[in-house]
Amino acid sequence: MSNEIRRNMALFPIGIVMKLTDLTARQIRYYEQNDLIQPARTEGKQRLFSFNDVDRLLEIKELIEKGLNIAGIKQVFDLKAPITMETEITETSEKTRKELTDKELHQLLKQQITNPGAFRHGENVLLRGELSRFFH
Amino acid sequence: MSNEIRRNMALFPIGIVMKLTDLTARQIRYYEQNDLIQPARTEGKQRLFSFNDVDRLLEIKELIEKGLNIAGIKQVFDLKAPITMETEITETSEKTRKELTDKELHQLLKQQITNPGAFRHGENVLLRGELSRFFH
DNA sequence: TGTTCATGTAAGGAAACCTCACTTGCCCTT
DNA sequence: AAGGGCAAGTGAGGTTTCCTTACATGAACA
Repeated sequence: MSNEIRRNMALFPIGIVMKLTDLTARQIRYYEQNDLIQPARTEGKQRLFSFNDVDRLLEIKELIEKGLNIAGIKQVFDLKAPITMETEITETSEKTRKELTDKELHQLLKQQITNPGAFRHGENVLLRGELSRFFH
Repeated sequence: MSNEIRRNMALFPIGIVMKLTDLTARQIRYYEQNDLIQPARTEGKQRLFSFNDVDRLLEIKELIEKGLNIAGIKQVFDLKAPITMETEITETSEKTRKELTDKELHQLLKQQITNPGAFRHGENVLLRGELSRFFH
């Protein structure tokens, strides 16, 4: 839940994603253009990628290496989606992602932090401490 | 171990860190200037922050809010360091961080990914799959 | 009142990113 | 052999984000 929020936080600029995935900027933009990913944007329209985006790009890369074309990859993702069970929920959270991430997520984080003590030691702390839990 | 690598990966530009911590760029740079953090840099000298850096900035913020000044915060960190046990190891890994992160970490990641199959299903996969494990 | 500390703010420049358009290499098909 | 489509490279021109440096401000305090 807040797990999903974390995975969907828009955090990385394209330069970092290039290094993490070893894809070129051209490729990443091309995949976006073909609807394989939908990274968030800053106000200035620069792309911001989440962990999920990076994960997906790595999947795309593998499939490309296996010789699939864009249409094939799209097909694979369409087939994989239902497997995660309860497609509706997945779709819902995808919507949540697109609407929440860009506008309110950082705000949410801010509130939790700038409201000192209010969430300390609680289940809802997204950063500080939770951050440690980002890594098992 | 590779856990520590992940926590120390230089990933975020200052803009993101501002949102995550609700600190101003001025503050973040000032804390760096006073040696409270040592973010990595891109070749073009732009700051890149790791999870550990963000975590530390949040600690700094808390202490600032409690009324500590820079010297006090420095003191707190000096006192906290030995508690993590085996200071030497901590120092070593700090060195590892500074030297590894900037130069070789992404390279390391690249290799593991561009060498398809070699690390699949192994313990050493840092991304794809491991990425999911970033979140417990 | 003057000093120090933490931060704000402004200027000028550089890095990183953006879109658009054209090109290239490869694989097909005719 | 020619033509077409796909995935990606490359270049131009512009915008956004970040950099350092320097000066300003407000609070605390000697």
